[in-house]
Amino acid sequence: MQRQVRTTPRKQPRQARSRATVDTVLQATARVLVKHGFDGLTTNLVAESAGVSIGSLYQYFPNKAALVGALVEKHVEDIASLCLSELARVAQLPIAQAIRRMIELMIHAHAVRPDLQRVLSEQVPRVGRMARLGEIEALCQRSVAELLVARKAELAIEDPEIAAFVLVSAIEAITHRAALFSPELLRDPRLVDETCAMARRYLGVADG
Amino acid sequence: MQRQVRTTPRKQPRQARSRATVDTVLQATARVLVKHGFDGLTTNLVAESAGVSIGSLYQYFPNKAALVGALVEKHVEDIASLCLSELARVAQLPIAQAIRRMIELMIHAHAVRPDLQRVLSEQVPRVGRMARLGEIEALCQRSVAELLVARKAELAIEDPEIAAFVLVSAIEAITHRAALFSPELLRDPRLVDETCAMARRYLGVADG
Amino acid sequence: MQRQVRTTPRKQPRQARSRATVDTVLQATARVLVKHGFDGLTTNLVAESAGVSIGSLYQYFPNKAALVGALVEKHVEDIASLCLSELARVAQLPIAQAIRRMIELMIHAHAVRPDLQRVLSEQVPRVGRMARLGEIEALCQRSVAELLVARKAELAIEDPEIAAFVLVSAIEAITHRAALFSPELLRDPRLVDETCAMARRYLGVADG
Amino acid sequence: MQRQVRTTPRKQPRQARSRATVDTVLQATARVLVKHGFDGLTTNLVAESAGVSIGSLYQYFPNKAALVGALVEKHVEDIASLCLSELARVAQLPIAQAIRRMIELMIHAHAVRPDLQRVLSEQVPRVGRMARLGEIEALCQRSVAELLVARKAELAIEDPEIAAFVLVSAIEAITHRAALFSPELLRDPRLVDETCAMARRYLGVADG
DNA sequence: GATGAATGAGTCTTCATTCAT
DNA sequence: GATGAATGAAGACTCATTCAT
Repeated sequence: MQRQVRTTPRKQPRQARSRATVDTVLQATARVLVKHGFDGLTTNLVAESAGVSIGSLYQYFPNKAALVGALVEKHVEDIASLCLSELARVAQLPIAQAIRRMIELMIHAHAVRPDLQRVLSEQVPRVGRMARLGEIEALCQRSVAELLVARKAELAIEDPEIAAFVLVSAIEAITHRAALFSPELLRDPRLVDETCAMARRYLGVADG
Repeated sequence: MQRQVRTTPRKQPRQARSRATVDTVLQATARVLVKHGFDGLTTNLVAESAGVSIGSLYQYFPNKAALVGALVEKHVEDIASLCLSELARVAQLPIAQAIRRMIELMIHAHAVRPDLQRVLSEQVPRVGRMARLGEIEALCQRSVAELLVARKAELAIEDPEIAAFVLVSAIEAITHRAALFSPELLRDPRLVDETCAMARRYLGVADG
Repeated sequence: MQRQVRTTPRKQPRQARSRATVDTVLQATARVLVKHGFDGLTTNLVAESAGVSIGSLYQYFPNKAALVGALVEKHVEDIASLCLSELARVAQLPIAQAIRRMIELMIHAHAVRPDLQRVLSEQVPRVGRMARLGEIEALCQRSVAELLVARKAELAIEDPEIAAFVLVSAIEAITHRAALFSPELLRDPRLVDETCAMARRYLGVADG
Repeated sequence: MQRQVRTTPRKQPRQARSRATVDTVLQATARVLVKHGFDGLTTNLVAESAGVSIGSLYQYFPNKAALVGALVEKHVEDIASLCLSELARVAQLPIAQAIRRMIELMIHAHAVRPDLQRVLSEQVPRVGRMARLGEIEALCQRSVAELLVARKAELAIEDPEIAAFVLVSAIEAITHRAALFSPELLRDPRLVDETCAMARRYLGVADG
């Protein structure tokens, strides 16, 4: 596919100043990405937009892919850890409530900066972070599957593995497509309600 | 975002010879896209892979965007017309059967050339001609919504509009993610079964 | 300077039809030159504008330089022969009248299609016709010098050679620059009057 | 005619190093222009001839037109300021002397770098930045006209505007054509003498 | 560490010209 | 002779990346 090069950050910033620079650069990357798209993003533009010399940028990111990659990774991991921790937190709740909490989390998470969301999710494949993304999604799916297994007695499904796949896919897609095609839907309570209804009915859970 | 340029084909091939060239070039475009990804696609590479001079390529496609655009258009319209015609064909069937037919169609459609499918939907920027992808999706969703409205009496949903959004998103994501992360799932009958179950239960339709 | 290639027409058209094609093409060349400038002129554009296939164009002109060259040459030679014959015709007139006749000729000749005039005269050097142009101008200057020599007794000049140079240069520049910078001047009788005054006084000839 | 693009320099060189680069590049542009003509000038050739990478060239000149434009501008402004300042300086002199000073200036100015002079005035299309040539000429003509108006009492002309046009055109053409067709004439005192005679007699001024 | 000038491989694209039909 | 599809050398220009200061 693409000739792969190292896309991991070159070194960990030790000092506060360095960490600040990295942040500034990542924010500029996000800004440029939203404004100019992936193809319009140049390292020089990012550096300029960050108010940092191009040399400094390369001090922290070995190449363009690493730059965008770091942004993607951060974003994806933020959301994933959000999901995983919430998943742990709702494990003991009545299932209908657990479902609602998870779906609300997903949708609200995507309601923040939907423009960035969008450009990021569209460009992941191009910066070669699919593998990492797959791992993270697998992790989430795994956790959901475990939860389904644990509560199998209460559910009307046969194969928790595939059910988890279906659920995670559906919920993720609903949030993504909403962010992509009609961001205002993200704030419409009916979207949450309908998504919950879908999940509940699929799992054979009574309305909580 | 990006400054738009004409992306429509440059001239219609008149002679048989030139129609063949256009075809060859489009096939090469698909091949290169799959092999090198969108960012690795160069017009020279496509021309070479097509066994055609770069000049000939530009005789018919005014620029790179038009080249990929033509491929996208063809592909997207193939799938869309498949969906829309099947949608029309199943409109009178018992709902459970209609659902199964549509889901099977989607999944099987994605089982054909999943590699091209993937690179097209993931890497090609949604710009210019490629924005049609979104339009087409909207069209499909619209048709589904109409079908839901027409059969509302049989269904347990309140808002057909949002229900259509939920369904289309979910089904599309399930097929995409399957093609992406576990292609073998596409041939696993359980995937179809579970997806149908999800849709049926969500709509409150008895198993057909 | 420029790698020179043959710029003479490839063959003389034998049949009327061929001659017509050549004419059509030359007219199209003029049209394109005026509309798009020399840098915007392409052989394909000329062919299209002439309603002739590119292949046919190359039947008569071996390359682009020959194409524009033919136009330039024709134009220059038309004017030169106009001048030379008029020069012969006015040789016996009172000098003041002869001067006026020549100047009127030059100015009126340039009032026809000043746009073409302009683009042509600007592009001569770029199609490598300077040598030929020089010859032609030398011929005119030569004739003027002879006339000055023949009537030296009536004139207040010492060196007819240099006087011819001065006169020819001045008159030519006045017409060219008028065509170039203020074409409306070409129709202003004061321009003729003043130019005649200049020539007469320079030569020490009383107003006729 | 031609679609205009920005032809102003891209960025101001800050460090001494870059100012040197700009200079080197401009000198190379002149060299290439003289050696290969306008149509043979390529940005790569200029960069190579300057011993600078093509990237550096584009760091300072956004495109080919800007490159040549900068050279033209510099050259044209040099000559214009020369003319205008001399014009101011001779304004109070006896007219015959003023005329001689101006004509000598013109002729000597053209004797410096006649090769560059020539290629610039003959081959560089009068487009964009190059149109300034025309403006500058208009400016000179304007100044001459003012001078003629101021001293009208001493002169035998009726319309100073047109007289200025006639004079400027004639003098310019004499120098140009001399440089073009017989450079040795530029050093022949008779050329200056005859040109002065022409101007003096035309204006009705006694020999100074 | 920071800076930003310099680099040059790599792209897109044009257009004069050829030649099979 | 005419046609126009095909050719490909050539050229403008970009931008990730390096490195001297």
